[in-house]
Amino acid sequence: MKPLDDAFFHRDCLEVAPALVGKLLVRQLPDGSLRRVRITETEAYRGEEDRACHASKGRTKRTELLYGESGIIYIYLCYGMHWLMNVITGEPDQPQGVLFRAAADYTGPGKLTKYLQLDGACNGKPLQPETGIWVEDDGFVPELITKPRVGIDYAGPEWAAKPWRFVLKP
DNA sequence: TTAGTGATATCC
DNA sequence: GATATCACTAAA
Repeated sequence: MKPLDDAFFHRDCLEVAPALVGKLLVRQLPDGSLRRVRITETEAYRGEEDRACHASKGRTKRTELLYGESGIIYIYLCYGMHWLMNVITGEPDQPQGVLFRAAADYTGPGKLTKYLQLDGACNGKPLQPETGIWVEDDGFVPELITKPRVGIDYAGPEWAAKPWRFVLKP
């Protein structure tokens, strides 16, 4: 089993997001122990035209990462207490990414990062073993269901309704 | 349903 | 420097 390489993430987020569901998210904790969880839910955020994407309001210091190379982790502190983990996908200069929304029993993006002990220290680093967090493919082929994205009503009904949330069928 | 929390962006 | 906003969770 090998970590996913950059080519995996160097695709459109609408391809990467469903492809990540069912994969194993692996985290090496500071004490050296490993945690493996199967990814059960992701969401795609695609481009400046997607008003739910952080980069939709233009390129800033914070969203700069979204315009960068694919395979880079973008971690964002939301509501002052929850870290949400994204990975950058697609071509440079095209802001898009995939949000890791849930894995196995750890439903909810905030709980997921808490369990994996992720925080801003990983922001801007590659999703690779050298960073202490990566994704493996064990050959499991999941059944997926798609749903509208969550918590982005502010983006307007036409964007909130997009079926860009990918969930592992139970 | 509501409170809590802090980084970011945007406005003085 | 000040405020408004937010891809959430837990407690009720």
